Amino acid sequence: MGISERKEREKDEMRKIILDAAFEMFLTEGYSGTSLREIAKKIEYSPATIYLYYKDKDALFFDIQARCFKNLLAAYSDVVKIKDPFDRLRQMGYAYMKFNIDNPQCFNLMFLHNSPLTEFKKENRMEKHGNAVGFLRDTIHECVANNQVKGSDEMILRLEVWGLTHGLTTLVINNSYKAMGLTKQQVEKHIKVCWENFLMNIKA
Amino acid sequence: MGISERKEREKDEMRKIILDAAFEMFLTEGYSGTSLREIAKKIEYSPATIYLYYKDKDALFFDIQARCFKNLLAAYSDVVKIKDPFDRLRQMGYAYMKFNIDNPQCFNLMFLHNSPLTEFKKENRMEKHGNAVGFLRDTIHECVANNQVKGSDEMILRLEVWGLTHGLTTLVINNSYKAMGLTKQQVEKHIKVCWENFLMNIKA
DNA sequence: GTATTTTATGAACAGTGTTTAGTATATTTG
DNA sequence: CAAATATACTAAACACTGTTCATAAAATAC
Repeated sequence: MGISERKEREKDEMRKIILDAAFEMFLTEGYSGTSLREIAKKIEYSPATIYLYYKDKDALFFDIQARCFKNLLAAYSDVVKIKDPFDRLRQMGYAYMKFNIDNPQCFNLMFLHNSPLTEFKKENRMEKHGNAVGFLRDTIHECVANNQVKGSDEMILRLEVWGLTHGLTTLVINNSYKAMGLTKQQVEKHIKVCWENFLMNIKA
Repeated sequence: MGISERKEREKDEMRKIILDAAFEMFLTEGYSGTSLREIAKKIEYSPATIYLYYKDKDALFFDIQARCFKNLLAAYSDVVKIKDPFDRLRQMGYAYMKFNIDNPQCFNLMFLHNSPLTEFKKENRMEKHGNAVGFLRDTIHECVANNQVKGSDEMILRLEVWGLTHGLTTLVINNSYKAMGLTKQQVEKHIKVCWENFLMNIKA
C-alpha cells in the first residue's frame, strides 16, 4: 500500500502549500481581504483546485485559525518552564498580552472573526483552544493548592484572569485606548500595572 | 429658502429610511451578511440610490455603528441617576455587560468588526464612543475624590474596569466559556462574582 | 495496453460593492 | 406658461467574490 500512502502524503503537502500561502495573506489582509482566487494565483493553481483540498473557504480558515492557536501556544514555551505557579501565572498573562499585541491580525482571526461555524467546528475550535485553556487551568489549580492566592474558586479565578488579560489586549488592539487620550506606549505600560495590581489583589 | 430646507429634510428622511432598514439587517446578519442590494430591495429602491446618500458601504456602516453606541448609552439611562459614585460604578459594569450580552450583534458591530476605517473615521468613532468613556471617567474621578477606592491612579482604574468588563463580555459572546466546560447560565452568574470580587478588591 | 480512478482546470453561476450613462421629475429662469 | 437647468433615480455594466461542474490530462489498476 505504498502508493496510497504517498498519495496521502502528497495531499497533506498540497494542503500545506495552500495553507502557507493563505496564512500569510490572512495575516496581512484579514479574512474578507483574502480571496481564494488570489491564493490560487500565488501558488500557481486554478481556484477550483483548492476545493479538492478544502471544502470551502471556512474549512481553510479553520486550519488558519488552528495555526494561530498553535503560534499562541508556542509563545508560552518559556513560561511552561517556570516552576513557581504564581510566577508562572504572572508570566502567562504577560505572554498572552504580548503575543496578541504583537500579532493583532492573529488575534483578530482567533477571536474577533465570527465565521458561521458549524457546531462540529465550534467543538473542534474549542479543542484547539483547549490546550491554552488547560494550561491556565492547571496553573491556577497549583496556585490554589499552594495557597498562593486568596480565593479558592478556581473557575472564578480563571474567568478573572482570562477576562482581564483578554480585555486589556482588546483595548490595545482595537485602539479603544485612544478614546482615553493615551498613546500606545502609555497604554502598554498601563496594562502592565493593571496586571500587577490584579495579581497583588489576588495574592494570598 | 424653504425649498432647500425641505430638500435637506427629505435627504435626512431618506437617510433614516435606509438606516432603519440597514440597521435591522446588520443586527441580524452582520456586516458581510448584509448587502446593499438587499437593503435596496427592502426599501424598494435601486442599489445605486443608496450611493446618493452614502459614499459607500463603510459610510453607511459608520452610521450603523453610531446607532449601536447610542443604544449602549441609552442602556445607562437608569445608571446615571445613581448618586453614590461607587454604586454607580458597580451598576455601570452590570449595565455594560448586560447590554452587550443581550445584544451580541451590536457588540460585534461596535468592537469586533474592524472595517478599514480612515483616520478621520477613527477619530470620529472615538468621539461617539467618547460619551460612554467620559461617563466612566467622571464616575471613577468621583470615586477617587470620595476616597471610595484604594488606588488613586484614575487611568489605571479606568483600564482595569473597562478591561475586565469588556473581557468578561467577550468571553460570553464568543462562546469561549465553552472551552472551560461551562453553560451560559453558569458563566453569566460567574462573571457577576468576578465583577463583585474586583469591586471588593479596589474598594477603600 | 486498455480501463479506471485521480487530479486539475476553464467556464459558468450567482452573488457582491461600485460607477456611469441616461432618463424621468422637479425647480428655476426668461 | 415654456424653456433651461438642476435634482432624483435607475438600468446596465464593471470588476470582483465563493463555488460548482463538465471536461481534459495524468496516474494507477487490471
